[in-house]
Amino acid sequence: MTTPKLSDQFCFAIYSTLLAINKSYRPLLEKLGLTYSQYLVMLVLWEQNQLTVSEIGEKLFLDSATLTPLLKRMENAHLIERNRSSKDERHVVVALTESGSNLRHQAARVMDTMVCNLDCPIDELNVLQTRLMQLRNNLIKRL
Amino acid sequence: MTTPKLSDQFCFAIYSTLLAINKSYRPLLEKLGLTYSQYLVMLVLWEQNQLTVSEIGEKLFLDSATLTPLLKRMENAHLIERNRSSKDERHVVVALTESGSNLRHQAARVMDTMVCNLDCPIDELNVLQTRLMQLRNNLIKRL
DNA sequence: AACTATTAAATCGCTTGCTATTAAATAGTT
DNA sequence: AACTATTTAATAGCAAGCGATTTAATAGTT
Repeated sequence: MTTPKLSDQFCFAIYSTLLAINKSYRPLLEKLGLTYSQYLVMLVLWEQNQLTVSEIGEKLFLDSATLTPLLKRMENAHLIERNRSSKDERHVVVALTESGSNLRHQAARVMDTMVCNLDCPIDELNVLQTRLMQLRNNLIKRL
Repeated sequence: MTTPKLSDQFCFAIYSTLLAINKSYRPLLEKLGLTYSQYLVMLVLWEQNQLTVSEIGEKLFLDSATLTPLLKRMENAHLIERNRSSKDERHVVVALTESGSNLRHQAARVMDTMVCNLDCPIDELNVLQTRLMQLRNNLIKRL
């Protein structure tokens, strides 16, 4: 009866693309012992070591309910350390371990492979990325 | 040391946009007693009733490990019925119930709200959608 | 007919992500 | 100083999503 509305098709395009992205990343990251979410945390920490849980959450749009168990798994895997801040004991500071820091070199190959798998000119990816971030911010504004 | 690569930023843009989409859909769909994934199943069934689990899976890029428990929850909520096909007992045919079918009218309002929340010209959404589907297909091709 | 291969769905064990709530520490106020 | 409000993590309980495996039905082969 009703024609499927564009928003649904658009949102589904994002949904299904992310499923494919995850499937594409999985075998690459498995070799590093990382999931995609954990990889995102590593990217953040490689850029700036020593961040609190909520600072990581702001960058990744996740909250402690998601991050705490995820970070504990990463701690168990000796990728990071978690320590209460002495200045403010409410904060937990997350820091890379030696091996977590070293993993950075192997990660470069993952990025290259993904660029290859996406098979899309960099310029276009740039444009898409900008548009997506705009949409993301629009949605967040209205929450 | 290494500069953060574009592909990661691009994939993260998709990832974080989907998080926002889910957060935006949640309160709207809650009123209909649906999650976003369940809503996608409903969209598929509203378009064509009576599909097997694997047919739904092909359309949504999901497999039975994800769909079976999801469909069971929808069955418990009396949105759908699941029945083994008599022609081939390996197939489970999923069909809308009366109330599942009727939910379609309320869903129209959800779509309108999402279009509003995205706050983006239709043309641009169209372009984005096409590009995303291309990328998705590229990734799937290389799996 | 019997045996093997394939197919469809379900199941197991795991990680992610969410809402709602709780616990503990700090900030702000009277 | 005592009391309240706010902030930060952590926790509980739930729904997805996935890889790997299992079960049952059908197809194909000898």
